[in-house]
Amino acid sequence: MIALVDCDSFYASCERIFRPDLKDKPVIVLSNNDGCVIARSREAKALGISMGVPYFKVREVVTKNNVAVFSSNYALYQDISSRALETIRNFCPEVEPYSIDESFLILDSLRLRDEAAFAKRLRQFIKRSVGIPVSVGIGQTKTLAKIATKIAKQADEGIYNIAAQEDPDCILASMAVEDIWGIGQHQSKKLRAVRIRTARDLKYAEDGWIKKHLSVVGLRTVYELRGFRCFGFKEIPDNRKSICVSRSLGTYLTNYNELSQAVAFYASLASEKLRAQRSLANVVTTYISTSFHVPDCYWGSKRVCLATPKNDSPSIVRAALEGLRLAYIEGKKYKRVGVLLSEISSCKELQKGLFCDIKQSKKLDILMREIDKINLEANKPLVWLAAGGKPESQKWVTSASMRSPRYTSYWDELPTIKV
DNA sequence: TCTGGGGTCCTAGGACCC
DNA sequence: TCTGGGGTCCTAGGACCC
Repeated sequence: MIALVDCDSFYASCERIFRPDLKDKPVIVLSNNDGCVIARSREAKALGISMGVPYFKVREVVTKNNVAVFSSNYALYQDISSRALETIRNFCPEVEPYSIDESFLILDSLRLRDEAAFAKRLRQFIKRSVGIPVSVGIGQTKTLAKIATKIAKQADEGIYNIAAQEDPDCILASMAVEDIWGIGQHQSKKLRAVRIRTARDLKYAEDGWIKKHLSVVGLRTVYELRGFRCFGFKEIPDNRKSICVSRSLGTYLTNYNELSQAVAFYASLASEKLRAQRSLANVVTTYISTSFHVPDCYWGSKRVCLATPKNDSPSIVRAALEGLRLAYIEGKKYKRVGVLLSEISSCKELQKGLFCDIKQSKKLDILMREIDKINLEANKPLVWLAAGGKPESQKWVTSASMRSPRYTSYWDELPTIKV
């Protein structure tokens, strides 16, 4: 059996840990640049604030109902996520972290007599030790566990085992086809056109038709609904095959020099992520675009291949700036920039190029490692490339005016407690 | 005025080869 | 009028996820 542990309104719940006064109050968390709503507490959902809605569209509802608003605080959420995962691992040896707020557990080896009782204990323990509420869904496959979790979220006890039901088909019949994991807007439209409207309909759909219209991906979902495991299980996630750092800019940029600072800054962040997973990239792609929400949006991207795979900031930044030079068109008001690293390989697999200066590259390696160490220990960039500009001149940095303190990862942001 | 960010996998189609 | 067949590799784009 597979269980899915899913944190309830994760980001909002993280904010509540340190703000107990917000218990039972509406809370929302905004995306980067305070653009969209990306997390809502149950109370905020009840006010009709939908997922992904631009903040400015709900400002009135927010003010009227005294909704607590937070800019996103990823340092905090990541830390809470790690604590929750650690707790889960104490309960079950086979755990696959799926996203920042979800983990799959294989329960088979635990030989449980009562899976629901196990889920209940786990749920209570996470709430007590980490401070966040979770829901647990149980089923024979990941897809069924996902469905069970959706039902668990509605249930008071926050637990649901679809495999323990007398008539699971009856449950599937109550689940709309677009609510199934892996069936998005596009596919559900196709399915509805041929009267496949519920998870039950999909379970008994004809294999040939599904393969033809939804590809093997859709067919796997159908098999999972039938109880056959088609999606693998990974306890240790693979290294990323691509690494992307992209941002909406806090302000419009037309000036090439300012734009190049932003590109250099984000390219440098991307190379840091690359080094963190001990990898090298062969291709650097730079993206720039004007606002998506005005007519004649310009979107330019250029790929630059490196002579040999690299992960040091100077090389990555240099390539990203070369991409920018090729993608840049004068006179446009740019609102987004991004740097994508691809064709990623492990440091171990590096083949030295014919003209590669090994001594020089080793020196650079040590330098990068030291810089990363300093920045990691300080938990903020203390050392960075001049090409990224000085912090005080980075007017393009995204705004996060309502960010809560990073309680668990910055000593100087711990609240003062008067005794 | 203000509209997120970071991933994965699959397919179709073109280029190229023998 | 009829214009091979089968394979690989690469890329762009679509669809999906949280």
